[in-house]
Amino acid sequence: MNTIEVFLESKKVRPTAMRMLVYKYMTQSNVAKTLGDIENAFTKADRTTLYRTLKTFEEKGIVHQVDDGTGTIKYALCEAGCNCDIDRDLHLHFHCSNCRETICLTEHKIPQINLPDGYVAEDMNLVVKGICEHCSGQ
Amino acid sequence: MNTIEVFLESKKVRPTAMRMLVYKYMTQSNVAKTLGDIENAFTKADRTTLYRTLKTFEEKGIVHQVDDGTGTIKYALCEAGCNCDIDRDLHLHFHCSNCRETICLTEHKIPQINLPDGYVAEDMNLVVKGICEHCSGQ
DNA sequence: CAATAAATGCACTTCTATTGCATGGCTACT
DNA sequence: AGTAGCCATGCAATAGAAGTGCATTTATTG
Repeated sequence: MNTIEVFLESKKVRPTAMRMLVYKYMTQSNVAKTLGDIENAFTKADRTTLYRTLKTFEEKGIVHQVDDGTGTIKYALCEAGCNCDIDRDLHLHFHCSNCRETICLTEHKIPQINLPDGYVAEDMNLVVKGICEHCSGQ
Repeated sequence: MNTIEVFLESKKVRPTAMRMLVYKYMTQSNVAKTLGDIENAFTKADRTTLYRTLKTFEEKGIVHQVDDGTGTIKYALCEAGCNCDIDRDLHLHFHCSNCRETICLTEHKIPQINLPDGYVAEDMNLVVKGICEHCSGQ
């Protein structure tokens, strides 16, 4: 039993070979991935399987969706202990317009927002676009 | 010369009949509209024309895109004097998960965000999801 | 081992965004 | 006014991603 297997089981996800590979792939960078990215990384696997794997991961709190405004949904690992809880877990995402990658800035929580009366917040998404550390240092 | 015509010309957009209608339509609510919404409002117009009208408006600073996470792009009028300037013009958007409408909260600017060294911000997008004033008051 | 449930793979559909090309109308210039 | 050329419009087709239905394989449980 390797650690990935143990982890997936702790999340109530049956640790199939494919799921372990996808999870491992996600851990290898903090860059959010599209379904297409993952598809390219695992050419032997079917798109639908990967699609449903990500949906399952999302339901079980293993990954969260990132909508960075490019029009295609990306996925990134949740932090340890994350419940995607408003006020606590929501971090911001940075989209680099040069390398087109989207990075989770998990240390940077979304600041408190005051809404007008009558509005109830349940979730929020903050994406900052610009030039990332790597691309600006050139 | 009506005011819409004058306005469009001031933005260097030739005021065609179609463009004036679309602009007028946009002024009638502060709810962001998808291309599909506009298409339904003007059944006689071609989808492509509306699409390109919005693109033109966007380029000329008349509307801005709103990405509320529903997967379809929406458009909303820029405020008067808006340059979509970071630090000044960026307001937040509220997406109601009940009525599924997205509202520009133009009075609510996005708070100052601190980024790690090396990151340069050029634009940002903040969407709060939840229940809007109208839907929560029921 | 049989029965059942879950995961996978394939094909297809849907929805939106986007582009190419032909046509029509307006503008500007002579 | 006549004409060339640009810009706007409309139609048709494509692209790209998300999502669904169904058959098949794999795994689990008794």
